[in-house]
Amino acid sequence: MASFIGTFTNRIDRKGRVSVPARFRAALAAPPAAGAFNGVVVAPNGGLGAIDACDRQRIEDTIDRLDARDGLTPEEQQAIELVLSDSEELPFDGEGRIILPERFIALAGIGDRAVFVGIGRVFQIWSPERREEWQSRASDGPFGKIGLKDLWSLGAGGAA
Amino acid sequence: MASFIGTFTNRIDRKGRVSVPARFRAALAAPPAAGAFNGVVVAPNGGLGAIDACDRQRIEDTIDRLDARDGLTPEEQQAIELVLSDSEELPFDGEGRIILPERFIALAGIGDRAVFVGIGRVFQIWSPERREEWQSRASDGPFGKIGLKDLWSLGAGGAA
DNA sequence: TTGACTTCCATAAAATCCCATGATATCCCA
DNA sequence: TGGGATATCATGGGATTTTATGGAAGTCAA
Repeated sequence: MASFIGTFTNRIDRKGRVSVPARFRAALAAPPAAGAFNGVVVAPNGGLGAIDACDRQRIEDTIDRLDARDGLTPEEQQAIELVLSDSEELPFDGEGRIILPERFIALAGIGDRAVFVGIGRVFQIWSPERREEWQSRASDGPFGKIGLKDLWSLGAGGAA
Repeated sequence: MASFIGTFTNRIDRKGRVSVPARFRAALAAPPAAGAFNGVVVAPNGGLGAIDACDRQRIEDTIDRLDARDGLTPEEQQAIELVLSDSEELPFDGEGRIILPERFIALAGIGDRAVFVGIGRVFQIWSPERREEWQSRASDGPFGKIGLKDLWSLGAGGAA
């Protein structure tokens, strides 16, 4: 399954195109299967003022669960439908770039630079300013100073 | 299997024609196999005041299940038959447009614009006003603010 | 013929493809 | 291990194709 870590900043050209970091593209593992969608799926993250993104397969899996109901309450089904309807497929051009629709640009307050932030199964796209702000704020939080060796102690009763 | 995500608004011309979004058309994967129906199947969604739509293949699969009974109660079989009887096949013209029958226009309160909303295996057709209303109402619900990365935690014992 | 559909053609805007280039990063081999 | 040869990446611009949309012409039935 695709996973994303690290932060990369790329430039948005005057036609609105941005390169998705090569690492992320590789993680997407786009199979050149004929007919398969080659690109990413994005959704607004209103709370953060940023853009969430993942690979098409993750959406496909969600749709399968939705189609089978799979233990979902009607409220949850509706929530999923709402997310799907608010998402958008952004195909890669030959160079691995996407073009961010205007509404996403506006939501995220993006200018001519986009910050790609890998956070596991999904990655996010931020404006540089907002990302910096968010990051410094998060560093001040209770878990703001943990490191790689502390990861395993988190959760499931682990000590802080 | 065909899947639909995203929201697209298209104009209805004076002859009643609307373009089905190209993405959706591609998802339908209409095989130019001779004799195969090239278009979409629509059904009224009375509860929402909108139109449900899917590809012909999904109907075909449903008919197969109905034909085999496939664990369906008599009531469920009847319900399926009812939906089938109320559905309609809308063929594409050369440019990928369909013509919405009057009863659907009326049901959905559609004027000169139609909103195509992908929600997984099916998509819906709304009037812009109703869609907006519905969306803002849904966003206020208990799961109204979830995003892409939350999808996985829903259902089957996942935490809210 | 009238009216309801279809098929066919036209167009502007937008999206996509294709090629080029400098800067890194990677590889390879003595 | 050094460093030149090679490949990859981010970026840019122009040419081409697709899309959504509109209207005209053609078809068919009553």
